[in-house]
Amino acid sequence: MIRLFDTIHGEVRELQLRDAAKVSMYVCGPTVYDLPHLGHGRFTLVWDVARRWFTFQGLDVTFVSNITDIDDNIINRANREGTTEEDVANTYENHWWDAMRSIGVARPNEVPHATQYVDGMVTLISEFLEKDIAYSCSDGIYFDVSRVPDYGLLAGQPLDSLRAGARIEANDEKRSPLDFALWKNAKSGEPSWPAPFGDGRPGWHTECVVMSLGLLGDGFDLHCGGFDLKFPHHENERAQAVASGRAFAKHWSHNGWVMVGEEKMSKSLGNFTSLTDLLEKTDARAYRLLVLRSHYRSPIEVSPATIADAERGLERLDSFARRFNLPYLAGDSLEVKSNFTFEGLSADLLAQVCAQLDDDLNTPLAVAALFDALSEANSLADSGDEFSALALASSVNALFGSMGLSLLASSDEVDETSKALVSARDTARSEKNWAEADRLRDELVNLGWVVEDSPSGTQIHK
RNA sequence: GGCGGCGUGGCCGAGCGGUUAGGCAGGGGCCUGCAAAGCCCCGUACUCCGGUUCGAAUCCGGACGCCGCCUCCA
Repeated sequence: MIRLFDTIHGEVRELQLRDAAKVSMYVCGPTVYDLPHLGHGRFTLVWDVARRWFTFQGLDVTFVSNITDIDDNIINRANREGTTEEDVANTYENHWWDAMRSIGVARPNEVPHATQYVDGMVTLISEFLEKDIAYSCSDGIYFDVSRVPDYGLLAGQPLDSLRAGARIEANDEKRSPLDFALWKNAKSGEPSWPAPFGDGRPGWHTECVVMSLGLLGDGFDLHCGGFDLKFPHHENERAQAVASGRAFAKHWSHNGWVMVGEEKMSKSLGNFTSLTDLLEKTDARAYRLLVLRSHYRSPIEVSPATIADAERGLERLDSFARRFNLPYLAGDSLEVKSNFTFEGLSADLLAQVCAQLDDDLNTPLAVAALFDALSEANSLADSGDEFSALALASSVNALFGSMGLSLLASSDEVDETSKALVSARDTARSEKNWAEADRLRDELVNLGWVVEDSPSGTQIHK
């Protein structure tokens, strides 16, 4: 039984699956007009972990995440750079997938692009116009939120109080300041699509409803995204589904944001760091470990200090992998490995991790249990019980792998020169020629190796 | 103004009424020719003020501080 915090009910509750053996989940993806930033990294990591965990549990997961490839920001950038919207979208979508590959986020089963679903959006908007749920203004078609009785469910506030807080805007044609654009009328120099109610392009909120329902069907299981998407984006998606009489997501889950200093990292504050920058100087697995070590609903601070902290934790894990020569598991592949088996895993450890991850994806506790098991495996090995130690170590490796974190024993080819130095040093040590042994170690260190002694002789790694 | 969240040891970060979170850093010890890795031990924390309780970091009330959403944002 998987339990997750549900935004609408404001509590952790059991994930009720439409089909007992399957999970259908939709995660709002990026608008591709700039490099992916740390916030994108966090939400993709969080939901990647959830997906991998569901898969590990034997559930058949359909994971859909969109690409918004038409939007004001894309148009602005294209104009600024004298290129086309398509070019901008393609360029940044490529950057997106590069970054996803780097942080080991598995590719969704489906990646709908907004521009491919315009027909469906036009149909939906026509339906709303006929029912007077939508109305026309001079700049586009708007959705009348008063037609949805429980509007405000995700915001956690009733319509009236939302209206009271709404900012004054220039468009006084709207029936309510909360009404949102379903369709923006064509302007010269902007891409547009034909529609019976006037050529134009879709509004952001319309895209996701059409794509999620289109690919996952009515009453799909889980809709996820960052906290800041609750309102208005998710509220408005839901409003449209409700207004069209269709059952929407049964469960809503939102991840916490990334903090920079004391503030949320956001576009309006301009304080975002690109994932690309981070990955240039950091082992991507450190970011995953950092994400796993805090709860997905809490804000996390991503700074050079917290990243460095995670990197040192990772060194310990890799050192563990080296000691037991553990295989590299989940990896950078965009496939979700579902071929882990429970067979051979330490039953105690498995039970602990299951209990923790099934309870609102409590990765910090799962990670703590794995670090405990790591110490235990080391102790067993120190005491000479290699067999038990290796079994436990393999379990630790598999369970980190189930969360998409791969321990890395070694990736370094040892060149002939270094091999000779290692062997010379072992000879010197066997002759108790410490001065020579130390000199050879220094030489290896100068070549960039970390040198460690083991019962079987000198071991080196980068 | 409305709504939501947070305040934990040097740092990060769990915790949902009583029992060791965990990581990183630091100190001591074991092991080791030395170093590294590993193992063991150690800090004994919970913003403040009241209250409930045999017992509160954990529940209730209040104060202070911080953050977010209500506008594009993951």
